[in-house]
Amino acid sequence: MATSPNTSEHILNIAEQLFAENGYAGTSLRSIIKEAGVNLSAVSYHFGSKEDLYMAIVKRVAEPVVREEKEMLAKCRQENGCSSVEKILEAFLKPGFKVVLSNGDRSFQCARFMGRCLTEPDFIKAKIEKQFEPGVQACLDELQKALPDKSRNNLQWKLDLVIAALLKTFVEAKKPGALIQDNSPESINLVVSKMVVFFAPGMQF
Amino acid sequence: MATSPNTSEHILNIAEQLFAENGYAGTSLRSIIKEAGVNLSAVSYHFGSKEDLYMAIVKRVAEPVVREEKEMLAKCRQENGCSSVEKILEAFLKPGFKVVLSNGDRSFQCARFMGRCLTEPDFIKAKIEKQFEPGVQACLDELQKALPDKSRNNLQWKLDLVIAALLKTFVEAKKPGALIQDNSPESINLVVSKMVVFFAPGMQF
DNA sequence: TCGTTATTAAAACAATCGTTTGAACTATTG
DNA sequence: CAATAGTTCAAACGATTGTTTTAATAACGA
Repeated sequence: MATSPNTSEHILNIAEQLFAENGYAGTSLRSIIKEAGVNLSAVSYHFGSKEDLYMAIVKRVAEPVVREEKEMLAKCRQENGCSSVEKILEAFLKPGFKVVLSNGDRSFQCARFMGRCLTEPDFIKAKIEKQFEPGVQACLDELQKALPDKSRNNLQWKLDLVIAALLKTFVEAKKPGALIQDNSPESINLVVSKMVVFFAPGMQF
Repeated sequence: MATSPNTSEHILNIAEQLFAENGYAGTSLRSIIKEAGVNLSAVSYHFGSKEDLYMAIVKRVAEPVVREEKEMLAKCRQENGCSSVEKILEAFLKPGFKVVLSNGDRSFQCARFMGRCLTEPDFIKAKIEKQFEPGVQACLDELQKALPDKSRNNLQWKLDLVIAALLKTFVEAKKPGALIQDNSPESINLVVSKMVVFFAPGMQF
């Protein structure tokens, strides 16, 4: 409430928090506008429908994440003719942590939102996945080059497991025992390297 | 509807399917009783509340899974004095697949339910986790013996990632490109061994 | 200042939510 | 057969849902 001078961003922030905690169906518009201290019509006026509001939050985080994923994967490729699996995983995993955890006080609610949004019911999950897909495809392309003897299907389910673990890490952020405890750059680098070391061997078994 | 002679089991089966698709908050009791062709009061009569119904489904799948997890982990320990990480992972992962996929026509809806139930909002996830916890703790104990130089915390977050990947595999069951495509014992063994090979190296890095 | 647009406010919409009630029906037991 | 317990039924409870409508206020360029 200290931040967010304009109504629409304020709604986005509060809604992100509640959606992160209770999911799409478990969060009512009235609980959002009550917490945000705005009128119910503000949601329809600024966003349209409940689903539009939800997707606006998704896009706000997905766009910079995907942009940076593609950027880092491209850089990773042009530096080395053929990138190592470790470098590819790092280029794919780090943008999520960097973008999500660069939101100050909102960092961890943003992490939980992103972690939970991909486990929403299918009708909305399909729209969510479309927002993140370009980054996933770019990563798959790089992995295919680094591991040409592996089938696309093989790389696909392996990367799916990595993503599932990544999102679990987001959901658990800052909870006792979780990997993510703070959003400093050093901490991010440490967590990313841990996950890379954890997954890289299995990717190329 | 061919199966389930008694009302209460029929409700459990239909509810499991709808909860698996739309989550707890996204599934109304009226959609359940409409699909099941029973009266609304049947839910209150047989189960109490919506939450009680949900937890009844959780327990129906969690109990045999946890029982078999503990059984296989115990057997795995007494056979070898100190089990290998591979054996432990297999003993932990296989029960889930075996129990969930032994439900005939309901196998894949049961898999999706179990995969999605642990990503429900916190107030109900806490109760769900309590049902599965004994199996997780038993696995952690075995891993600790096999890897005495690793801290409990280290094993904890690694196993968390494995579980996240396991549940993702459940949710995606039978969808195109997914690891799980049928519920034959051979297929289960294959999938489990794939996951063991994928995760075992990272566990002991 | 006026007129226009952008934004917020209050109220109502029909629909659906989980839960409860009390009567009706069925099965079981003595 | 009579009586009790087990189960199902339609109906209603008050509360809450997302969305829409209409009016009031604020902001801004002419």
